[in-house]
Amino acid sequence: MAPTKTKRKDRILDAAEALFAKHGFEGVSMRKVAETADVDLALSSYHFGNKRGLFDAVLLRRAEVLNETRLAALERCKTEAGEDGPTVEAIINAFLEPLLAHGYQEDEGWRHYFELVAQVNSSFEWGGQLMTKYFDPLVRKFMEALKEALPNADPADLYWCYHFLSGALTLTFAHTGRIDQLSEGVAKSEDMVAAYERMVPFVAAGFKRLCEK
Amino acid sequence: MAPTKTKRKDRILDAAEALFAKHGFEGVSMRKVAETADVDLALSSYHFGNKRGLFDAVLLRRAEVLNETRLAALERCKTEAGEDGPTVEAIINAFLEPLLAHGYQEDEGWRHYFELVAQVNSSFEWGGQLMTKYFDPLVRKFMEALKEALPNADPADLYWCYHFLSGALTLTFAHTGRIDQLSEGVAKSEDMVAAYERMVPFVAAGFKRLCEK
DNA sequence: TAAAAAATTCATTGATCGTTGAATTTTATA
DNA sequence: TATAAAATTCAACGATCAATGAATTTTTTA
Repeated sequence: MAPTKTKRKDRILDAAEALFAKHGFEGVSMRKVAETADVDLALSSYHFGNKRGLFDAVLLRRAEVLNETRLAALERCKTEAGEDGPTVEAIINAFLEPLLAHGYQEDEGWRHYFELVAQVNSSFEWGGQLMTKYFDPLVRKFMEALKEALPNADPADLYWCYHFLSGALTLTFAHTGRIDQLSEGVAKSEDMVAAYERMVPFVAAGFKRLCEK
Repeated sequence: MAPTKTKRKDRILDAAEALFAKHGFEGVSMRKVAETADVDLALSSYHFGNKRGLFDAVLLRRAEVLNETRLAALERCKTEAGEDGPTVEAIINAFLEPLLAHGYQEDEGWRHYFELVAQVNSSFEWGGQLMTKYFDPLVRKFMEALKEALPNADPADLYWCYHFLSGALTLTFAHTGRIDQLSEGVAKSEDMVAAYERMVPFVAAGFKRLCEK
């Protein structure tokens, strides 16, 4: 039997996910992936075609799950709201809470995935194309809900507000340890609950300031 | 004389800055830097020791200028304020406005530098250490001013708010084109004035929501 | 202008890179 | 169980990588 029980294809994805998250696409070699996954070098190319195919497969695997979870959260917050529809806070919460649900538990796979997405999102080379590909259909649904909650908003304002949200979210899940050093331990980058509880009101206040009235 | 009038050392820094911004540290070869700068391969190692030394030199060069400009903006907003000290908006503005002053003009060197910083800030490998090294002494001065403007704030709240600001700022200056695609042209990632005018009130509203009262 | 120092070039080292064709083993099919 | 298909391994290709010691040119110093 194989070195461990899990399937080799999944082990490759897990290893690549962790390595890409820490070192980026160019900073990881196919050899290092194979070694970490305890698998022959040629196997990654066999399953995913080439290095870029492996990268895409890593991003796609959890994007599908995350998009479903987020969509369910949006639908639920809509049904729970009254006839006036959900508040800005409720919509932002539906966007962020699924991340916490996945990232809070000790599943380090999700943690690596979020670190990778954070890096991709801020990357000139990948940011525009890949984030659009994997997340924009869902984000557009959230934008629609926000437009209804903020009926007088200028569309450009709404998009910029979402962009700021995306940036704040991204950096928070990058887990760079920056806030730990800056705050000398007062704020901990590992404490996703603390981040989540503050991000929702912070972002909601920003949306309202720019898009209300 | 050399291929162009500018000094070779500066040409190397300019080329490395542009390339690192687009492709990251691992995505750039010393050979590509030399070729772009129109310089012999060995010259970069001679001037900067090794690839990592070149990377640090690129980051340091403009960090020193930016820190001075930001510090001056902070001092100015303090003197312009009355005895109660500057408002949250004024402090945030002093933090952001210098970026616009540098990035707005057609100096593509600064644009590349900001793209690079954005990538570094969200990188697990570099984010914690490098951002701390180059920016924390200055950021601490801004945090002090914010503490005075929000005297009842819990320190942890303040640090998280700054973290969200840092993320929003970072993504905006990464110029990934994401917002252009999501908004179908309604918002343009190149329009730094539009971003700046919205980021100040957005962030200030977030700070107040969490740290006031 | 002569000597010293700095800057630049040249040529090469050994290591690592992604990819691939062919051979082998394991699994699924009939 | 025989056969086809999928999965995995092996060995190697050519390309590119960062770094460096030695030689040469340019600039500075005295």
